[in-house]
Amino acid sequence: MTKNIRVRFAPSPTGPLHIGGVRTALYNYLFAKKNNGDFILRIEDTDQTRFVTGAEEYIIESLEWCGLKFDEGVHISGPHAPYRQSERKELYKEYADLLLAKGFAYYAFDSSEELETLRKEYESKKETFFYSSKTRLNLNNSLTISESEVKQKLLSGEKYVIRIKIPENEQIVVNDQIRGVVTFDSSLLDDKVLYKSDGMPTYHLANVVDDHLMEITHVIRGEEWLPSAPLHVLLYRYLGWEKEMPQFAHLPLLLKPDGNGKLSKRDGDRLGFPVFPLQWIDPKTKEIYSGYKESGYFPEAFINMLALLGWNPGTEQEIFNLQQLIEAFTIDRVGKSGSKFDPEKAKWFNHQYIQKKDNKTLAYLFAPVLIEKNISADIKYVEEVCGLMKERINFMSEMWDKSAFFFTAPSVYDPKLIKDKWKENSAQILTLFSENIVNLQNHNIDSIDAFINEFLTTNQLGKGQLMPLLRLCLVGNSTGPDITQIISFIGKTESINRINNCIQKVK
RNA sequence: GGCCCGUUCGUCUAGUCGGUUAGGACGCCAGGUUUUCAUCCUGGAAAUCAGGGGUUCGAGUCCCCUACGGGCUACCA
Repeated sequence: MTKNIRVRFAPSPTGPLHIGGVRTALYNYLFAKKNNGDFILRIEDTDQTRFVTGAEEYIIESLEWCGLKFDEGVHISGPHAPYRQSERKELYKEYADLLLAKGFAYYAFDSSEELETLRKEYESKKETFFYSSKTRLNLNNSLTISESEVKQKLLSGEKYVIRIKIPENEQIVVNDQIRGVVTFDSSLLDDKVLYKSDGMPTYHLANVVDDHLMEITHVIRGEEWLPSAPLHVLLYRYLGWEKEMPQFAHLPLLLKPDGNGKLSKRDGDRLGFPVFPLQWIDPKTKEIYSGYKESGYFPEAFINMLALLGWNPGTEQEIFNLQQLIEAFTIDRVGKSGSKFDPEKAKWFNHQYIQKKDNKTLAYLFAPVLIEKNISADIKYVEEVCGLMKERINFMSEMWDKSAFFFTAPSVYDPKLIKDKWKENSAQILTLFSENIVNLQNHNIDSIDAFINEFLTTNQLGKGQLMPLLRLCLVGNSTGPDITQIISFIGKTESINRINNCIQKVK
């Protein structure tokens, strides 16, 4: 019997989650659900100095909006609670002590200032300072001072950190699900701090301890963690957990659309697209960063777009709902190289999803806008308008601009359209038309069609002589659905009014 | 600087066992349909597979080197 698959998404609450983070969460989720496993939200808040108010709530709300449901986590608890590392604080010391006892770690008493000075010194010699096997014996730690001195320092409450004792000349192998075997030379690793002087573990210790305790089977995280993966492997080994060590998968990064480099929070508004799922207002600076939700993206479209950024199904299918993504997803189809985010394609995805929505749903989304504009309209009418207009928009926010003429007469007339289509006899044709349409009995499309054809024949006119003019009168510009369609929607009385109005204004 | 990862049309990518006219999608352009816009349909431009060496009858696919890009290099995650 194989172990139940368990994955975690483990952000630190240092700010809003950007789309790279959402994608990491998404891949974790898809992998878990594909394998009937659990998806866990753990908050990595071991650095109190970087805590940002509202960030945790933001993360939870964002993933909820995306439709990614957790099985366990800070917000819903679970068998391994608590899920916030600051609340698990006591737990980590025990493991740090265990490493100490086994001789895989040591106390270090060097102050940050002292280390900083050393770093500067090395830098001036064009070298890099490392706390490692090469330097540790010249520094202030439990390897260089006597046991009794160490005891005394600890007793007197002197600040200390606990560092891992990285072995010399060992090849550490990380077997990555995406990149294959990656080998590191331990001599190039430094003696990373595992336990900080403030009594908190660092990420390295905490994530290994928690992943083990929470029985995580697969660690799927960003590529920025690959360099510290050998350290984590070592920790599993030293803690005696190597046999149950999770599988690693390091995801490629999301790159900014212009130039190179990892996508950052400022790129979005700089380039005119959101980098955050939800709008974020910086609690300190009050700066506003736009979100996908507020920009009118459907969560399904957003998720679909994100899923295909770095992963592909190997088929030509591009439109996937969450369930289909779950079914299609496999880690081995995740690419190795970073992807640039393409705002244009993101729009296209949203367009696709608008087409799939039924008119009722769209009308429901559109209704608040109409209320705001003081328009009262029958809901059935709004539904039909939405049905007619949806193929012309990418976002619901465009609906009003493109369909206002269904609810209110145009107030401006496109000068270019007038210039191109308004002729000597235009007013005359329109007047004649409006006089005739009074007799129209039926507002269905066929009747209107028949009426128009008859009108054109009896007056020996071509379509081109009438239709563009009608469009000018009824819409105000050269966009929108079929004229017949529009007349049937707004009715003959309104059409006549608009025609007369237009003649007055244009001639 | 050191270590690690990466590199196929502008962008996302297919290509997993070496033999393809290197395929698709977005975007772009042209044509068709329509009274207009959008949709839709058809077609087009667009990758010397980063470059150079090998191995091989044959390399986008395997090996090496170089270049470029990125990540990491904190008592941050």
